[in-house]
Amino acid sequence: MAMRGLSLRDLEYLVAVAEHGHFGRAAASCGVSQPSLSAGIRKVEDILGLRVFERASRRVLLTRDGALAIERARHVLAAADRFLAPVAEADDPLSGVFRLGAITTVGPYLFPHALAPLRSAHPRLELQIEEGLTSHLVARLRVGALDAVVLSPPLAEVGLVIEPLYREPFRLAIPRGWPLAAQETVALDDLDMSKAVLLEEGHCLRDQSLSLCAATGARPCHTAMSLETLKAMIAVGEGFSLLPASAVTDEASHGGLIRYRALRDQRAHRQVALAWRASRQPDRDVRLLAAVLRRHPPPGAEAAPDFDPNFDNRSM
Amino acid sequence: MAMRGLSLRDLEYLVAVAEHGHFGRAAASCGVSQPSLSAGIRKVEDILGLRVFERASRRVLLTRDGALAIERARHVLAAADRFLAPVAEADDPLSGVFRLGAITTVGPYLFPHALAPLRSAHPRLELQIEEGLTSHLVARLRVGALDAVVLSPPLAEVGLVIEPLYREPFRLAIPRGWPLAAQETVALDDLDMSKAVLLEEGHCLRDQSLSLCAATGARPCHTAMSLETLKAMIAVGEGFSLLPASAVTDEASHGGLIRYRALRDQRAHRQVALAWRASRQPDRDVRLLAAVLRRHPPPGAEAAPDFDPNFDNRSM
DNA sequence: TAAAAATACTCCATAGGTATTTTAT
DNA sequence: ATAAAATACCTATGGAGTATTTTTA
Repeated sequence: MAMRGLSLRDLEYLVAVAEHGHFGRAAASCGVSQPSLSAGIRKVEDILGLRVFERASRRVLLTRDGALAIERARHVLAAADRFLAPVAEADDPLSGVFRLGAITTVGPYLFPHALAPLRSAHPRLELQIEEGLTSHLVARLRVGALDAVVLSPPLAEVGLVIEPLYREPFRLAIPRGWPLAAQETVALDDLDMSKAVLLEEGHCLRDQSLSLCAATGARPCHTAMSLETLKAMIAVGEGFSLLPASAVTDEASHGGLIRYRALRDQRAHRQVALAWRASRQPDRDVRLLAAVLRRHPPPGAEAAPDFDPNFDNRSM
Repeated sequence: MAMRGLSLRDLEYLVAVAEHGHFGRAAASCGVSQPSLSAGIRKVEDILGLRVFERASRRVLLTRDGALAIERARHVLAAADRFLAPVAEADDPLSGVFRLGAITTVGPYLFPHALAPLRSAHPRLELQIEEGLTSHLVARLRVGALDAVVLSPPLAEVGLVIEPLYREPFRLAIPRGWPLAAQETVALDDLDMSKAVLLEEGHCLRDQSLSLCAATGARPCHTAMSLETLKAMIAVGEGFSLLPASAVTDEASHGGLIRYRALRDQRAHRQVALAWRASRQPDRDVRLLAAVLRRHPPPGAEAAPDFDPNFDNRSM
């Protein structure tokens, strides 16, 4: 409905007169002059199309309609007070629902370790976790369906803040009995990518593996939908792959058919970072979340150097 | 609380942006330009001291605090809508509580007859009746404790509207067996006021009786607190009195000890009228009440001539 | 005469407009 | 290049002031 110039101040005038039964004293209580208050009352009466006060001799009375109007005006003012009341829970900005995305090659390995510390650091936080491909998660982030996303750079997106969480080396996962499995450590150049099993198109881990081994022009033919499927394929000898350290399991698992080997090349690692919209202001909550995650990297990963919360890496 | 210049318009802007997710379309829906709306949003955010909207790329998102603010803003606007909603019950202005005063010499004789017609004419009317002396009732009327008073002129009060209801003749009530009781009609001049029983000081009926019989200088010695007490005193032969026709009962009552006689003098009557504050605006309800009462005078009384509802006899 | 609200007027703060710039896609 | 919000700047409404009048007890 059109508010027809009705102002909250006018309603304050109204209830003030009702309370004091006197225009002059009501004006004083509102800190305005009597004529100003009278004008406000007149305005409201004109808007309502009825007389709220009966100006009796030396006293102000409420009309029947006026009593109802005053009651309703009080409700409006009470609602306005609640509107203006400071938002509580300022003590912990990281409370309530927080929608966090994570790429599928991170989520299952990060959260089992990070959830407990998160819960103890921010007991009132209610995490809603969504897994998916980077492109999907970033799209959801942009439209506001997610508050932040755990992903792995590089990320060619503007308008996002990206804060490093941790760095984890890749390990070679290779079927037991393959020649390379005999070595303590392996060089990337020794890998024949035509024997590799990779994740499907769209997983950044696939791209990272491919770029690390770009030297060999050969292309792999086997793909898997998830890291766990991929490990199962390695176990049955379909090929080898590069796994992030957090995804490495005990060699006894998978029937002891997989061997994990360190890679000699320093480039053989990935960065894991938290991304959110640069337009998110204030972003103390996301930064608090990032801080907790950075302090609790999954096993095998190294925490990223501590981060200056005042630094805005919008340019990334 | 000080409303710090917060306007209902601003809140409309706020929820419009929340609903449209777009400043431009929100502005259009509010019928203002986009910069004007932006300024309003900015103002509210400054007042609240927090960011309500996240201006993301090509879309507007709600911040966490903003979601709460929007919810509260909706409450304020809903309350404001209710405030601006026309007062219902406009069909019958004479509904709800109406505080009606009546002098003690009228109330008990008028209302038994008038209540039923009043109820059928205005079913939703809730009459609160208060009886007392004219002076007391008028004082209550002036301070707003009563909405109207049924009384008997003359009334030397300014600022009151007085509308005639009916006119009722006085009757002589005299103990059976007294000489005057033998006459069909009686002349005022034949009354010896030293033999009269009157109401106590303050009852207008007492004054009216005295002024009608002022010719005789003698003063009565017996007084009664109510007309019914007075009749009982007449029945036991304490004296005679003038009674308004509506207070006359069947001669068989009071053990048949009272005789009622008409008075020859044309002045021997009283006017009954309804009075209310001239400042009462609108006064359709009181005038409606007066109309019903005028159409249903108590037995023995004659309705006052019909009244022009547009006539304001403020000067009375 | 005193008290209280209404009226008359003046002023300026600001809500609103248009034109333009900035920013991100 | 386009879309969208922010900024700059101008205008005019109306909210608030002071001074005065009207009304009534």
